[in-house]
Amino acid sequence: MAGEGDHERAVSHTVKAQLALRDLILSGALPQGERLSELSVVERLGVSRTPVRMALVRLEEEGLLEAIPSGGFAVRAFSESDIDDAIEIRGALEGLAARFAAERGASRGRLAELKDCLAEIDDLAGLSEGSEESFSDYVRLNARFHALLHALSDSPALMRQIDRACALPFASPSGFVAAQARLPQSRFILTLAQDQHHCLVEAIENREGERADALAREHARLARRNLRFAFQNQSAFDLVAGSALIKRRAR
Amino acid sequence: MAGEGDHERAVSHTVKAQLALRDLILSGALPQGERLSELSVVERLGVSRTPVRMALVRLEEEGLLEAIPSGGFAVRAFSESDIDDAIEIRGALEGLAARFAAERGASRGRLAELKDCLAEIDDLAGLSEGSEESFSDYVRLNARFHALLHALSDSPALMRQIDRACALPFASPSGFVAAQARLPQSRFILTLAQDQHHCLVEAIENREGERADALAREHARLARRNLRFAFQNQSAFDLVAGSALIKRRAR
DNA sequence: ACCGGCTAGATTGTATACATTTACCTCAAA
DNA sequence: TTTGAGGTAAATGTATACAATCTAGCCGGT
Repeated sequence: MAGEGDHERAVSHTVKAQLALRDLILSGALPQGERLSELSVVERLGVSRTPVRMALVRLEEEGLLEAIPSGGFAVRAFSESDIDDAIEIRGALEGLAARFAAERGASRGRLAELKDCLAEIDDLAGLSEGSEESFSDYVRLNARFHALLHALSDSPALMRQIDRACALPFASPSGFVAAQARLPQSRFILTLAQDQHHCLVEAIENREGERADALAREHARLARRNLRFAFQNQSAFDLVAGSALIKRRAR
Repeated sequence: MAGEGDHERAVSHTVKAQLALRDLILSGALPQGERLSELSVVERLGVSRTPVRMALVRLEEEGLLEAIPSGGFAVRAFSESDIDDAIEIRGALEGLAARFAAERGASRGRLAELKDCLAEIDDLAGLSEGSEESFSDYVRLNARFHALLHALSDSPALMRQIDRACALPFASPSGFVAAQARLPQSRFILTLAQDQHHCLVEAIENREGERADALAREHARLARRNLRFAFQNQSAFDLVAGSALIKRRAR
């Protein structure tokens, strides 16, 4: 289970370029809308054009870049409704995952893992009233909970689709959780989210497919509320990964 | 509106390689599970390694290939449950599209297009009782109906996600329609499908989001029935695009 | 006889040179 | 002044040479 201990050696230049370029895009360091020159990326990252091109293609599939008809790629921009839709799509897919888990029956062991994760979040939420550094633990555990939920569907096809939908940081279950820390409504949202987690597990355990689906969808919509609140707090908004890519209609 | 008249000239080698390779994969000409050598593809397609590599990466994202940890790609194989899940996923996404169209209100013009398409299918279904060559028209119109339905959601994010989900021929709305022609239950399924189309349009027009969602999901499940029937007719099964990639559990 | 390491071949990953297309700037004519 | 054509420069698309890695087969040891 400690399979994550892979050292960073022996990773291809393509992967390194992909990771570095993604960070550059999400940080807003690259101008959006206009063509992203390959050579400029080459001299920034220090690798040859070939792996850069590979990374560009993969980041296009990821959704961070869009292909220009005449060739090349440009950094995408995202509207508020783009993000809303992406969250709703995640809700639909996670809802299906929860339904699969409920109706087809989740394995004992995996359900226990999910409950453990749930209990850990309970502990975390109980002891500290707004402790700042504990929020990184919360972010980690929340991501873990959702990953376990996805796996509970026991459907490779669905997990693949969910992964692809969550590739955009705005659509990810962890997308707006980091920003939540700086929000005055933080405690409120955390309370709601964790209760939804509990109900979700209960629904799956009781094989209530429709209920699990509805809960997962509603749970995803909490991210929309987080987004709305974050729009009112600049310091919170800056914590959102890729916030530089979001263009609001009215400034 | 006649923007589809682009001649096939001026397409890059990458795209040509992608199309040719996809056909090779779907036709079953390439051994699945084992590594697909780049050089063998190069000498088959007559282009250099660079565009071949690009095509391989894109086909992996498409889902027809899987990356081998030690490098390279292999042709994927699909189980019956993979296909079932893919269809269910499409149902969930098309359901969301139908819901968006219903709840957010579809534009007059696009709804009219959808109704026109519907009427064309009605005409086709009415006149000929099992005419073989009319089925290609039906396949075309059915694809058009679904494309219009997707567009009716008016959500770029959702359309993108649906496109990606439908990249696999098994998951596409047209995936098993071609095979339907050879099925004894052909007429029966066509009747059901077209009625679902009608109800779907009605639900969208009446702004019945939940009903539209449920109908779209159930409509997708018709593809599963088509698949089951096709399993019993070899000549029908062979009409399914990529049938060579499907491995059944019990032979 | 079986297991382990080593060597040779093949294959992928990377870099770079070349070809082709695109975009922009200039200049001339209306 | 504006518009169009032409040319030049830069960027992408392609091919290929080179490097690093993996695979497989063989030999030697236990």
